[in-house]
Amino acid sequence: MDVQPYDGPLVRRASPPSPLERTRLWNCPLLPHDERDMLADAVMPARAIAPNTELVRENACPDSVFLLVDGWAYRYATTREGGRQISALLVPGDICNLGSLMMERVDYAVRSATQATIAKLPRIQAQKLAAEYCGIANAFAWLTMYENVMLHQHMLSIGRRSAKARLAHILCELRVRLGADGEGACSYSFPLTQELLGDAMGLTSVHVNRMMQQLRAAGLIATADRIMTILDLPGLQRLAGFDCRYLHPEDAIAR
Amino acid sequence: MDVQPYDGPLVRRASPPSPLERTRLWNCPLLPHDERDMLADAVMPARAIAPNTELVRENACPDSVFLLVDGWAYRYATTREGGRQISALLVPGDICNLGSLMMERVDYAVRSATQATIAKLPRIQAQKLAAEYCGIANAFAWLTMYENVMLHQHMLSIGRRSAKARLAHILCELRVRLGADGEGACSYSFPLTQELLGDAMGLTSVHVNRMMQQLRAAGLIATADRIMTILDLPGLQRLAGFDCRYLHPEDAIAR
DNA sequence: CGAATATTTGAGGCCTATCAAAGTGAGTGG
DNA sequence: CCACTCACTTTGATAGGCCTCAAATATTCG
Repeated sequence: MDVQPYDGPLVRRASPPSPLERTRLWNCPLLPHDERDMLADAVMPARAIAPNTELVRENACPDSVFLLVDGWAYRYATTREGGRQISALLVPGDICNLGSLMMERVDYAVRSATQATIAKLPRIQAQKLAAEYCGIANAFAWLTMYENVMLHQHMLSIGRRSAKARLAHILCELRVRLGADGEGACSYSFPLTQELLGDAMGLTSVHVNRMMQQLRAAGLIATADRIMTILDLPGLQRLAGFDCRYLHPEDAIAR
Repeated sequence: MDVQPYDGPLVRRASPPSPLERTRLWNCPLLPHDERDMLADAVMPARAIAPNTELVRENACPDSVFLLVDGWAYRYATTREGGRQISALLVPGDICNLGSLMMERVDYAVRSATQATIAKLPRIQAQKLAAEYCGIANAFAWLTMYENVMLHQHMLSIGRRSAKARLAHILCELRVRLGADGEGACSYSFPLTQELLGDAMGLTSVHVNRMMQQLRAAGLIATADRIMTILDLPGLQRLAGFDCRYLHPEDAIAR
């Protein structure tokens, strides 16, 4: 993930940059800059997290919202029989448990997939700010609606796409979310195990492995050293039925 | 659906009651009564809708949010190949397209399943109110988070539950959402076709039919005249792995 | 009553799961 | 630097859940 050079007006805080800047929230058009900065001030300093640590337990009542500054994580729920469904893969800039902002109990858990760095936004403070500043409250609503869009698409994949298309779709999505743009071949860091991928797509790891081999054999992707490279983006997108528009709600904010 | 007798303080509007009263929004603890009433005033009178009419087209830009006052509807998305995934079944009191409040384009469609009555909340007005009154903005955020919870659970079903458990789960959920409470046997109006059910659960209608027969054969449910009756609620819930807590975020609002 | 829609039944096959084991690679400690 | 372990990937064989296609039956509605 490259950080875009900052060429806007100078912000009032000098250093270090708030973890909030890495977040979609930072660019929410509904959030005036002064309110944004107040929110940024409420964010605690980021700290490092080991891989595979549980940030939020299922049915727990976390007193903070976690911002994923670096590394990968995922949100999941489990059935009583032990089946695990990952509802969202989280990459740098994502918010782990937005629901904790207003729900006492969240019905999902959050876990780091890699070493990660996390910043906390204490719930009480966020709520206070949202109660006083409409821009902040609207920004939270907007962020949650964005998450809903992602959940819709994810559900469409799980419910109605073949395993191969599902895999292709998630790879296309991650390319965009990680900012690995470019028309031709492109690659991005990809630290997920095939078991995690399977849990994200409602498949077994064995089947993920086989589908991945098919994508490789078709010359669509290549993997090496935890790097995913997309060799044939149009082909992969065609196979996936991928339409990137759902990932760009910023372009489409209703005013 | 029975309407609960109203025994709270008198509202200032005399008649008719606002469609908003049927909505979860009405009881949102974050929404002060005066702001709530302003929102209610912005709602247009309800009007009747024929079955199977498209309220929101996929990728469209509706200028209103639709409140489902009566009847059933559903939200869905389609793959390029024509597969349809219903992401949410909508019953009286639900909001059809909350995302339209802030997203110019929504990536799903909404369609009525039965004859329905719908009230419109013009987007512009809702946005103006949300920009001025924090309670309203927070209420929208809260509603969206509630939808988020529902989507998570639905995805868990589709991804990780067997067809039979999926069906059982959705029947348990609808019982609660329709207010068909009671410990023992209970029944509720159930106008959905098996094809719709299949699209909601990522199954074919044929398989829904077969699973439904198994539930009937096991003495768990009975159907007649578009009425669903649950004969053995504990048994159905056990089969489904159903835990109703996710449906009651009101009890668990973070303050 | 007739047409359209929805449910039910049957046969056959594919996609994905399951179970098990071998291969690979990274990290650890001697 | 080399065994050793652990986690992950890969491979194979088999089974089963769910789909597909097709047709018969039941139900709704004009």
